[in-house]
Amino acid sequence: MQTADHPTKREQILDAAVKVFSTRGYRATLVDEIAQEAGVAKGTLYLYFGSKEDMYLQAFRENVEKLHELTVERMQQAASTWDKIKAFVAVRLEFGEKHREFLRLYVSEFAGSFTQEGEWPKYLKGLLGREADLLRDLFRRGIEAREVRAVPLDQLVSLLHYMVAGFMASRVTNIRITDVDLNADLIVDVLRKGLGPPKK
Amino acid sequence: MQTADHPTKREQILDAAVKVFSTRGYRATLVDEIAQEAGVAKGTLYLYFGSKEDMYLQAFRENVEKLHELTVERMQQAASTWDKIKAFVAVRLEFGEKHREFLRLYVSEFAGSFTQEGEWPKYLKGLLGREADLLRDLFRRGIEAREVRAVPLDQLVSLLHYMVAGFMASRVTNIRITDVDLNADLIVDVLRKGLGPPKK
Amino acid sequence: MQTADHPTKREQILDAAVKVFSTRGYRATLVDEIAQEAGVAKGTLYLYFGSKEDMYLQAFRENVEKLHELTVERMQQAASTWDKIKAFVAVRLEFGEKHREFLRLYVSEFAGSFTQEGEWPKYLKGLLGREADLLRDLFRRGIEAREVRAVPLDQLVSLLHYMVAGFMASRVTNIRITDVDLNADLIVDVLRKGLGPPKK
Amino acid sequence: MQTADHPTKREQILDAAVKVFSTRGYRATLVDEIAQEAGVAKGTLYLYFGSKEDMYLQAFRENVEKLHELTVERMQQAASTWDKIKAFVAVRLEFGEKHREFLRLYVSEFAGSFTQEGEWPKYLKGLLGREADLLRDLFRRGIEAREVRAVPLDQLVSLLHYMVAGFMASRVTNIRITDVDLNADLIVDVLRKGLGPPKK
DNA sequence: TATGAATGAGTCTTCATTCAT
DNA sequence: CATGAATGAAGACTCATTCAT
Repeated sequence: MQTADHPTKREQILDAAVKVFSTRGYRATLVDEIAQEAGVAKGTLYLYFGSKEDMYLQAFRENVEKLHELTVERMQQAASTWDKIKAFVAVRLEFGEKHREFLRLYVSEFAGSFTQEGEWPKYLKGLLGREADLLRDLFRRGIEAREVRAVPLDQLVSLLHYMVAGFMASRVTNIRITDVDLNADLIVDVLRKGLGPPKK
Repeated sequence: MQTADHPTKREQILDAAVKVFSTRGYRATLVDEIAQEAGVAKGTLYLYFGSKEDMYLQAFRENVEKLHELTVERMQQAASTWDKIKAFVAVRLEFGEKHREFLRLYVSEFAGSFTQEGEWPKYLKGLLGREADLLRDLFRRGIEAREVRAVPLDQLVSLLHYMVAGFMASRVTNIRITDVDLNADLIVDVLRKGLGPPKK
Repeated sequence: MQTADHPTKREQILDAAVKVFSTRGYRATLVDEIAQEAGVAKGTLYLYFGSKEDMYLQAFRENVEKLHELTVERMQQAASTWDKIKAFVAVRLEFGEKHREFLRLYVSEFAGSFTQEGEWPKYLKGLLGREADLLRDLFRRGIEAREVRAVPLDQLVSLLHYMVAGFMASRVTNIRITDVDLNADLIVDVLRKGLGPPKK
Repeated sequence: MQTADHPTKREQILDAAVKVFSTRGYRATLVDEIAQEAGVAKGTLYLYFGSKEDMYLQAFRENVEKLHELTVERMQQAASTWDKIKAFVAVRLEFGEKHREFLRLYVSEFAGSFTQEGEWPKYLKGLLGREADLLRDLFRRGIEAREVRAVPLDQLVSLLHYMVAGFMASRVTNIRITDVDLNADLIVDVLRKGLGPPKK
C-alpha cells in the first residue's frame, strides 16, 4: 500500500535522476547510473519512463512546479510588497539549499546547455513567464503604493530575477566566490534601498 | 611569419571550437562539426590539439583570460570607486554582447554541466578568485573612502558578482524574461543607492 | 474434464502463438503479444511452455501434423490416381485458405528464416519425406497403370510438390501476382495434360 | 582506382549482407556478423549505409534488379513463345543456382517474414507487377499465335510464376524433397503439353 | 495455478581518435 | 603538414525469462 510519504518507484527513480543529471549533466549521465542510484535494474527505468530524455524532462518539470507552488504560497502569506519580494527571494535561496542538486539542473538548463531547439524552450519560456508575471504584478502595485521607485516594470523584473538567479547559481557551482552565504535579508535590504522611493 | 592579426590555424580552430561548443554544449558537439566550421579536415585538429577536451579547455581559457584582461584595463581607466564598479559591470555586459557564444559556454560551465571532477574546477576557482580579489579590493577602498556602506566585504563581492552573472546569463539564454536589455547604468544606479553611504 | 472440443489453456496459447508468429515472424514476435492474444498473463505461458522457441516449435509441429493427417485422409477417399493428386492439391489450397496464418509460418519456415541449424531442419526433412513418399507411391502406381507418363519419379514428386508450394505461397504473401485465385481443377488439369500418357 | 571488377567496399558489404541476412534472417542477423563477413569493422558499415534495415533493403533491391534485367535480356534473345517461357524459367533456375543465398532472402521476403507494413510491400508489389506484365504479354501473344491454349491470362501468369517460385524455393531450403534437380526443360515440357493447343 | 513487476544480457548505433596516403 | 576512411569502445534501449505474491 502506497502513501504519499513512502516514495513510489517512480518518485524513487525521479529523485535518482535529478541527482545524477545534476551532477553529471544530461549527456554525460549514463542510464545505468540512474538505475544504480535508484537501486533498480536498468530495464525497470523503462517501465516508468519512455527514454532518458523523458526522465530528464519529467524530473525537471516536477521540481519546477514544486518551486513555483512554493513561491506562490509564500508570497500570498506575505503582507507588504517588500515582504512579498523577500518571500520570492527567500523561497529560492531555501529551495536552492534543500534541492541543490536540482538547482544545478535548473541553472544549467537556463544556460541552454541541453536543448536549444524543439518543444522544450517553449515550455521553459512559459515557466519563466509565470514568474515574470508574478513579479511584474508585485512591482506594479509597489509603485502604485509608492513603495517602489518608478523604474520601468520590465527592468525591475529582470533585475530581481537575474539577481536571484545569480545567487541560486552560487549555490550550484561548488565553486564559491567567497565563503559567505548570502541571505535574503541582505539582498532585499540592498534592493529596498536601491529601489525604494526617492525621498525620505 | 605569424602576427596576432592574421589568425593562425590554431586560432582558427579555437574560434570554431568556441562557436560550436557554445551552441551545442560539450557532449553534443561533434569533432566533425568543429573541423567543418574551421574549414579543415578532422585529422588536422589533432595536429594542434590533443583531444576534444583539450580544444574545449583551451577555447574556454583563452576567452576567460581575454575577459579578465579587459576588466583590469577598463577598471584602471576608471577613476572613482563607482566608476570602477560600473566598468566591471559594463565590461561584462559588453563582452556578453560581443561574445554571446562564448558566454553561453561560460555560464553553463559555471553551472557545472561539464566537469565536476578533476583539475578543471580548481582552475575555475583560481579564475574566480582573481576577480573576487579585484572586487574585494575595490570595495575595501570604497568603504574606506565612505563611498560604500560598511557591509561585510565578502557579501558585497558575492552580491555584485552573482548579480552580474545573472545578467550575463540573461544574454546567454535565448529565453529572456522580459524584452528589455538591462544596462550598466541601471544596475549601478540601483547598487549605488542600495549600497551607498547611509546619510545624505 | 477436458475434451478436444473445449480448448485447454495450452491449446488456447498455441492458437495465439500461431496467429502472432505467423503475422510478425519469429523474432519480431513479442512474448507479451502472445500472452495478450491468448488472454493470459505472460507468466502463465511459462507454466505451459519452456520458452518462446518451444512455443514456436510446438505451434508449428501441431499444424503440420494436422495438414498431414488431412492429406492422408482425403487421398484415401479418392479413387483414381488423378483424383488422389487432385486431393493432394486441393487439401493444401483449402488448408491455405483456412489457416492462412499458419501457412505464412510454414512457407517462411521453409525459406529458412528461423532455424538453419540444430535439430529443427532434421525434423522438417522428416516431415517432407513423409509427403514425398506419399507422392512417390502415388506416381509409381500411376505410371504402372499407364495413367501417368514415364517421367523419373523423383522429378514428378518435386514438380508437383513445389508447384503446390508455390500456390500455397501465393495465399500467404498478401502480395498476389494477379487477382485470380487458382483452383485445384486448373492445376490438375494442366498437370494431367502435361503429365498424362503420350498418345490418345 | 576502382573498376567494376574489383568490388568497391560498398559492394563488398552488400555481398556480405546478402550472405548473412539470407542465412540467418533479418532479425537474427547481427550487424557484427555482416561486418565480420565483409572483413571490416562495424563502424565502417555505417559509413556506407544508414542502418541495418538500409543494408537489408539495398542488398535485396540490387539483386532483384539484376534478376529482372537478366530476365528481360534472355527473353528478348529467345524467338518463339515457348522459348521465351523457357528463358523465363531457366534464368530463374540458374540465378537460384548462382545466388542461392540471395534467393533464400527473396523467398523469405515474399513469405512476408520481415515487413508486413510500410513502404516495402508496395515496392515488392511493384516488382512482381513488372514480371507479371512480362508474362501476361507473352501469353497473350502465345494465345493469339495459337501456341497456347486459351486459358484465362491471369491464371496462366500465376500458374507459371508460382510454379517457378516453388522451384526456386527448392533451391533455397537446404531441405530437398528429392535428390534430383529439376531443369527448365522438364518444366517447360510439362507446361507445353499441359498448356499447348488442344489438338495436334 | 496465475500474475506482472523486475531483471540484465544482448544489439544497434554513434563518434573520438588513429594512420596510411 | 593535411586528409578522411576506418576503427571499436561506449551507451541507449529491448525483451525473454524469473519469482514473490
